[in-house]
Order: sequence, then C-alpha cells, then structure tokens
Amino acid sequence: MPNITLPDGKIVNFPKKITGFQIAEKISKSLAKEAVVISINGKLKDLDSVIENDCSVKIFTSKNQEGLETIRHDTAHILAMAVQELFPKTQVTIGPVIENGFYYDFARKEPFTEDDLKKIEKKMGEIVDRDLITKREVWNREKAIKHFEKKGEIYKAELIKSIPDGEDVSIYFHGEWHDLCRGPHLSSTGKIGKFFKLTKVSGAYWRGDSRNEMLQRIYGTSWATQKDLDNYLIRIEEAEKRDHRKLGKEMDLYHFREESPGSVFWHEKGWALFQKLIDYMRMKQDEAGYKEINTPEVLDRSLWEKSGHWDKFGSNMYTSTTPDEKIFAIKPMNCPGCVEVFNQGLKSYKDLPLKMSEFGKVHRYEPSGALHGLLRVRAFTQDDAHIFCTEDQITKECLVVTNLILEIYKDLGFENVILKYSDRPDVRVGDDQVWDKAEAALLEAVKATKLEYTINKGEGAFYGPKIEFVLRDAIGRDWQCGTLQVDFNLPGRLGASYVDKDGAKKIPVMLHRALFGSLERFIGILIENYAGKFPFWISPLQTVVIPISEEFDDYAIKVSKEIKSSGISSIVDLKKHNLNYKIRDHSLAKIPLLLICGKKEVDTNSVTIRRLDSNKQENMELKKFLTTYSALNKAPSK
RNA sequence: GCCCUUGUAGCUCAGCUGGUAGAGCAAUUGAUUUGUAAUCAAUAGGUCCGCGGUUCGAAUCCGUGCGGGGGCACCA
Repeated sequence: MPNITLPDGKIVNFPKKITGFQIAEKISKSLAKEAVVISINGKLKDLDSVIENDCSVKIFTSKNQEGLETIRHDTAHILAMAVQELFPKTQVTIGPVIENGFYYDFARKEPFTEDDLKKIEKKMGEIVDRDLITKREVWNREKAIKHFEKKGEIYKAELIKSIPDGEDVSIYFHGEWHDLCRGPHLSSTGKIGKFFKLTKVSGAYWRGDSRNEMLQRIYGTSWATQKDLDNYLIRIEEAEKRDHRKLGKEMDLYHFREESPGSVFWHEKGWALFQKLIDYMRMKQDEAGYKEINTPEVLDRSLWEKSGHWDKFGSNMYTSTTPDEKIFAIKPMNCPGCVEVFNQGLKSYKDLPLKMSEFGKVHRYEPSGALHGLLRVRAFTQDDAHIFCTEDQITKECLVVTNLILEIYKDLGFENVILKYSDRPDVRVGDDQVWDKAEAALLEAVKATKLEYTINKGEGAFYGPKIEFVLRDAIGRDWQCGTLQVDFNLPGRLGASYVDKDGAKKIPVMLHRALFGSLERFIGILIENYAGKFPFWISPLQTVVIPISEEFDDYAIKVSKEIKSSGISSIVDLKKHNLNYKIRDHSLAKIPLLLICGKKEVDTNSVTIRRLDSNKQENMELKKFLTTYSALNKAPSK
C-alpha cells in the first residue's frame, strides 16, 4: 500500500490506493478546499488520479504558479467549450497557457467580433456555474482519430496522429463536451472561478507556419482572485500610458507619416535626445579605444554579392537603379563597409585588436506587419562597431565588450540585464574546430558577467555564435538590445588580412557588436522605461524659464541665456498666459525643471525651481543653480 | 506578407438606420499682467486617407489601394 512522501519529508502510509484529493483532505480541510493540482514524482496530475504505489507528492493551490497555470489551462478549455456551444461549426485546435493567461486557436470561416467575445465570456460564466465534473479517459489512438475525424475535427485528428507512440491519448470530458488534452485539469468547471477576461482576437497560422492556413486566436487572461485580475488589468493600462508612440506625440519628439512607413521624422526635441545619446556613446567608445569611421549608405551590388547578403537577405534590401542602369543596394548592415575600411592599407598584427565604430544608418525592408513605432522600423541608426582581432584575442575582447555594455545600460537606468547565448546553427560556414573555439570563448565571456543567461541551441548566426543582451525595464518588460557576434566568415569573404609576426598574411576574426542596437529602438525603450520622465542629463529640453509677467521677460531671457551657455538646454516661455497655465503646459511636456522668475528673483539674482512631479518650490541663486546643475548634466558614471 | 480592426480640423474625439460636417484643447486676434497644473471673449480652421462604384444624393453602403492598431509569420 502506498507510502506517500510529503514536501516536508514526512512519509505517510495509506492502507489502500488513494487520490490526490484524499491526501489533501488528510492534510487539512482548507487545503482540500483550495487544492488545484497535484504533482506525483514531479509530474503534474489531476487531483483525482488514483495513487497505488509509493511516491512523493506536492499539492498546489491557486497561489502557486503550477496551480495558476492549471486554472488558466482550464479557462482555455471552457473558452473552447463556450465557442462550440455558441458556434457549433467551429473546430478547436490548441489552447495553451501563456504568460498572464492563455489562448485558444479556432478554425471557423466567419471572423469572431468584439461582440462575440462578450457573448463567449458570458457563456463561459454559465459553464462555470454548471459546475461540470471533469472526467479523464484514455483512448485507443485509432479510435480517437476516427472519433475526431467523424466529428469533423480534422485538426484534432492531426494532433493525435502526431502524439508519439507510447504516450497516452487522454480525452477530458466536461459533461458531454470533450477534448483531446494532456491535462491536468481541475476537478470541475466550478472550481475555476470567474476571474477571467477575453482580451483580443487575432489571426494565427496553424502550427505556427506561415505556409499553413490561418486560424482565429482568442486571447484571454485568468486569475485566482478578482483582485489579481483587476491588478493585471490596471498593469496593462499603466503600460499603455507609457506607450512611446503616445508619449512621443505628446512630448513632440518625432512622428511617422505615410510617405515613408517605418522611418522616423525626428522633431527638435527627439533629435536632441538622439544626439545626446550619440555624444555619450562617443565619449564612452573613445575611452574604450574605438576609432569612429563612417561608410557609404549606397554600395554597389557586387559587394553585397560577395558578402553573401544579396543571396541571403536580398528580399529585405532596398535597391536603387541608376539612370545608366547600375544596381546599388542601400546598406542593411554596416559590416561590409567597415571591412572595406579595414582593407584599405596594409594591417599588421600590431594593429590588432582594431576597433572601429560607426553610427551607421541602415535600411531594411521589413514586412509591413512587423512595423511598430520606434521599436521596429525600416530605417535606423546602429551604434555599430567591428573589432578585428586574432583568435587568441576573442575571449578578452568579448569580456571588454560585455563590460562596456553593462556599464552603459547602468548609466541609462537599466541594471537588470539577462543574456541570451546562441550557438551553432545547422546551416553554417566554417570548421567545427573553429566553432568550438568561438563558442567556448563567447561562453566564457557570458559566464564572467555572472548574469543570468539562457542558451539558445542552434540559433547563432550562420557565421558565428552570438550573445544578445536583454534588459528589463521599470515595469518588468524585456527588451532585446545589444548584440555581440563572433564572425569567422565575412573577413575572409571580403578579402581582409593582416601580416602576422612570421610575415604571413592571415585572416582576422571579426566581432560585431552593437550596444543599444538601434538608437531609434533604444529611445523607444527609454521613453517607456521612464514614462517620458527622463533623467536630467539626457532630457531633451532640461529647463523652461517662466517670467511671472511681462515685466520680468528681460530677466528671464538673461537667465535662460546663461543656462544655455553652461551647456544646459533652456527656453523662455514668453507666451501671454498666466503662470498656472504655463506650469501645467510644461509639466505635461515633462520638462524636468521649471524656473520661475518674478520680482523676488530679479532682486536676489536667483530662480525659483519647480521640479517635475513636485509642487515644492526652491529658490536658488542663479550662480549656484548653474554650478549645481552643470555637475548633474552628465552620465552618472562620469 | 497573412487574419482581424481602423482612418473626420494641428491633437483627442462626436456625427443614429445615406440628405455635402460638429465639440474640447491647440492656433490667431483682443482684453487681462497674473507667484506654482487650464483667465475671458471673438475669429479662423476640413478634397471626412486616395481612387473607383451603387444612388437623385455618400463621411456614412460596396470594391480597391495606402496608412495606423492588435496578433501571427519575420527580425541578418
């Protein structure tokens, strides 16, 4: 009879076979009430699975991630059931749990509307109220396939066919309605509660392949309590308020227009921010021994053929045909141009590592559906650099790059960084020995950062392994920014070489790296991270001087001039509006410092400071203001 | 690129089942000269995204193109 090991190590013997639910009851009444799912020897199972043999178990409630995910999975099932009750000809496909919720993909000719979502939600509530008991059956594979084919559920039948031999084909019943499912599920539909909401409908390809037909996906969110659901919805709203597309407009930073989808029209303030980031990077890279170069935007087709881009990425490249019918490509990457600079003149091993940086504007013809504000554009500026080095130098140079990246992220307010390490893909160039070396070198650099990292098997570039730097913003979202790639391919293809100690010509290794990735993208991330309230030193317009009445215009103009000559940006607001109006106006524009000037200030040669999001007033002598804020007008690490 | 959805003044939006457009803010002008988040009034402002169709008549209905949004696919 089973000896059950509980999470605290206690072993309890039961005289006969028992279910998870009965174990929970033995432990406590409240656990029995709240229990959602059980793990038996580490595998999640239904609470009413019968246990006959010795094992260790753990019972989860909705407070555990495992429990919550089970609830979400159940909600997805109820969604499918509700949809089939309302729209009988709809076929069900898959409905997994995702972060914060779930989705379910359906095959149906007519599109689901927003109204349908409301109806479906209501029906889901009814199903919960019916409190249908969950029943699990294991079916013979052939029987299951026939059954679903007969029902007209061709997708389900296809899914069953792809279940590996030896695995159970389990069917879950909620009343009459049933679905192929791995489980586990709650014991009845009533257990799920009504803390769910359907959020959106969209298209999704069957099995994620764009060659397949498109299904309709309904997304939903589901929680253990009403409070959790409310909090989640509030979180979504807060994130929407930070949307860089909304703030970019409100703060007058940039805009897009039809004539050039996916290309930014930078306004004065947005461009000021852009330039500040570049100034900052220049300083950091100069310190780190980079030499800044610049290469042509338009380059002859033959170069792209040699580099391999024409073949592999041609469909994403803009091209241009001249009046005399020559074909040029607008660069989608800076690397070939950079190699050309390396190739000019003879290089010695003494020149290595040679670090060349470039703020290169690249154009990529991205699919229209991929465009998204500043985060995914067709024309963007990379803070790119290429490091030419020997194989022996790879590890050290990778370490230097990762440290530089982390320092820069920290300066800009991102301390939470994780790494994604990708190794050799199936389709690749170069010997395995060289790959071994490159992967080991890069992995060593990853480990040296002591940061959390994931290994993405087979996702490296065709020319070498890579690391991607993912930063987590103020509200917990992840953004992929920087990248570091080891390249054994391109230098050879483009004929790069250096003269080694022994006088022989050798091919250098090239490291590609970008820290922000794309300036455009990074600015979008910055806006959302700070909700538009930038730290003083990168704020595109740092001060607005406001005279209390026309009488003090001259003083305000004088103050603003002095501020500007100390390197802090400033404008004077001479509009014919009252003080309250101007304070509101510039507060909404998220100007960090408003400087009020009236009689008192003129008399004492001072300004009264009002900081963004504070209604405190602080009077300060102009001289002191200039020294105080000049000191604050630079990166934290400086 | 694919599915769904959407496009009205500089911005945010209203405009029911077809009868050639409206608000608030912004702008301009005038009055007010203001001490910490919207002073008052007047004026001006629109190829209702483009093209084509249905209709006596289209912002409204249909087709198509372009752009935006949500996803999917893509992301060197």
